[in-house]
Amino acid sequence: MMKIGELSARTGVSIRSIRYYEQQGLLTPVRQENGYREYSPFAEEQVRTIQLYLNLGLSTEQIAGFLHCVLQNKESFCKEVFPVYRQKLAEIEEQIKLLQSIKSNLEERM
Amino acid sequence: MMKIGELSARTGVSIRSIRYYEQQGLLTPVRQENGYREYSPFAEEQVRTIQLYLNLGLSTEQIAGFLHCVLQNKESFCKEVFPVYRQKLAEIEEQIKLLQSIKSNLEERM
DNA sequence: CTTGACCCTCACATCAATGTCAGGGTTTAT
DNA sequence: ATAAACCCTGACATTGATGTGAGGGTCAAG
Repeated sequence: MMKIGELSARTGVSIRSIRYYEQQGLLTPVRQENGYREYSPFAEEQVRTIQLYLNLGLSTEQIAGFLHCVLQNKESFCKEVFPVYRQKLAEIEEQIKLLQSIKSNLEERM
Repeated sequence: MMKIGELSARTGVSIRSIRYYEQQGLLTPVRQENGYREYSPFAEEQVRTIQLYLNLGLSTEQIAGFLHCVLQNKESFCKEVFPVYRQKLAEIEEQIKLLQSIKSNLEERM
């Protein structure tokens, strides 16, 4: 069992962010008598997993929708994941298109 | 000479935005005795020009740096424009790269 | 003179994850 | 017992263009 400082040090994620993930329902540490958060060793992987999905551009809300499942199964077994991926892919493709059209526009002007 | 409502109607840009552009130094209407903003007919082109650059992803601050020049000359004569374009292009290319790497990552996971 | 359509300023809200204080309690080592 | 190093909550700030609302002045047509 570890306290928030250690979890932060182990994962490289700020204490502020770890508390925020909890507020968003992504982490649920137990509380000691003194009010301190207490994390199981497993929380380290959990935080890394959260970071992985944030780096894919997903929101904490989206992650909350399937985190529970992917922590227990392989991602490919969690059917909640794929609609999110599909939507994110569509957003990204649209964004790339927009950026490319702006890019062409800028290049013409140069 | 026209008031802000007419300028808004002619350009399709909200009154709120027109006031904001003024606050950012992009428009400088004269004031009537009653405090109303009064725009020359030329302001219409000016607002459209501002929109054009905003749609290229430039900030009002960047636009402020060269708007005066491009309103009086052809864009290609305003040397202040090109560093901004170059920087924006670099940002866009980096952004596209990032999105494409996320996209590949997502596609692998599907 | 009144009503409706304008105009004004000021200021808060948006979005989302994170930084950063303030003010205060706890624990650990000396 | 004290100091350093933790931990807690709550709250404001960031970013940038725009929406929205309050509270109030102006003007034109009836």
